[in-house]
Amino acid sequence: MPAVPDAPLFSPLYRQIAALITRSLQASEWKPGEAIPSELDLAARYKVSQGTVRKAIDDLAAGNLLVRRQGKGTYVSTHAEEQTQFRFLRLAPDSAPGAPKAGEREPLSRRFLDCRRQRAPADVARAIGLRGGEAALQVRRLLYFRGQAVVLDDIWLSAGLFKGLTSTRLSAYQGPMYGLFETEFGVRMVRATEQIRAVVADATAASLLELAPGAPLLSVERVAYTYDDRPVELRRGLYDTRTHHYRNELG
Amino acid sequence: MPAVPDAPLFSPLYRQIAALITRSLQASEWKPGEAIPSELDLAARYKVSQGTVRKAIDDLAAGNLLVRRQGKGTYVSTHAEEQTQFRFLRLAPDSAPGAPKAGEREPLSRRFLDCRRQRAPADVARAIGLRGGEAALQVRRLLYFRGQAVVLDDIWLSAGLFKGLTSTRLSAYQGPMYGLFETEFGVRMVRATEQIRAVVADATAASLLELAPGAPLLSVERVAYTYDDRPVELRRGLYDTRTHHYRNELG
DNA sequence: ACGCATTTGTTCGTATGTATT
DNA sequence: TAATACATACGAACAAATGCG
Repeated sequence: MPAVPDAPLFSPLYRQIAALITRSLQASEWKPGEAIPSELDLAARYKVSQGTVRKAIDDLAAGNLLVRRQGKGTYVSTHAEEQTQFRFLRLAPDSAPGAPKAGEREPLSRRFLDCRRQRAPADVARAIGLRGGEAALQVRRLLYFRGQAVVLDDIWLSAGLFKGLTSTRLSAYQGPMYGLFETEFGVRMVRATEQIRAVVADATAASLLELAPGAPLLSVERVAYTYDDRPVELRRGLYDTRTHHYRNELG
Repeated sequence: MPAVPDAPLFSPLYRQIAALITRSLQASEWKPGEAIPSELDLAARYKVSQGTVRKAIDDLAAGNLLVRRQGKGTYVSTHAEEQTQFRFLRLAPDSAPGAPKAGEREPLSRRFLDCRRQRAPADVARAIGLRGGEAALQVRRLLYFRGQAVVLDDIWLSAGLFKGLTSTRLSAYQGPMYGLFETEFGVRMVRATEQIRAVVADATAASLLELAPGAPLLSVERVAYTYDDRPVELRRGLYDTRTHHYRNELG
């Protein structure tokens, strides 16, 4: 009987190929938005059949690392472009008579409150794997839907990975924040987990989101991971859910 | 140029097979928890290759309609058994020193407050597709973790589909509610969507969940669908998130 | 304890269809 | 139209997991 019950002693070929492709992604051999080599090319490169490469790519596409486009090629997923926004943001406007039509997404704007080097509290440091005393960046920002502030984000990043990130630079970049991280810092967010709670607005949140202190808010605490499952961002969001809601699909 | 941009004019063979299998599931030819015929049997039945059946099953397994088990067979998904609970419930205890070990799930108990025939409000009727004036059932219940009430659910069902459902019957059934629906009423929940908001406790909720009126609560509004994407349940849950949180994974 | 049959999982190969440029 | 890329479909062989005799 093995000491570890569920330790795979080997892995099938297509998983090994998937791992090799992931390593190339991590090493930026192919950058977000670019096409990777064709299945036949990869099959030749790794000396396996096209079918095996196909299954490896299927896995990576299922994990949203790659996107297949028939007739064109297979592309590295990106947060930039991404139809001007969204991928991890699950907040949607409540359906209402005067609301946006089906399929369309509501325009979104942002305002950065500050971005400063800051000592990370112990829980934050633990969450994003900062080794003792390593510096952190704290970013605070507001998101607006139709001119109304709806989200207040408090974001923590490793200062080492995002050297030179400033409020100015954040404001200048058009498009989603994770797009900036990709193109400017080579850090790609691949997956995230969120913990959601109901809380009450403190004085700061109330004033920034223009609601009464003590009003209920959705607290969304996100840890975002990059390729090797390494946590690189902790984000604490407060969502005003009077006219919007967090949408989730259960399979 | 086609009038409808994304209308598939045909569907590949494996999708047609998947549709046929889904119809058999819907017709209860194979019941939840049971095994469906082997890939080779299905291939013979539909006069296609094993690979085509395999791809059809892959699709259905990805949608959680079926579960594959190597060496044994392919099984119809079920909410019964399901390691004594859970599948759609995303509430988890905050990790704490004295908390349950990794992998284990906290034991859960329930108490049904009532189950009565009730005229459904217009919005409820619309959500679960009740045709004008059709009768509805309203169920209210509490969920307890470690003896503490944490969830108050207000559930609406079509009375026609769940003829004979009573509080007694609900209490008598051990295991998840959707398991009862499956085995006793032949209604299988396949997927669901949830809208999450932060609200404040009214007097009723406060008293039942043992917290102060005005305390923040997570409002989770779920619409659950059966095979043909027909909505059959509307569930409004209020979650106390002082010691638990709603957990979500972003891909 | 062993081997065997069954079932899904992996891998290869080949041919053809569909989408894009 | 032609070339290229992914998508579908078939067939075959062997591996791994399971359960039974």
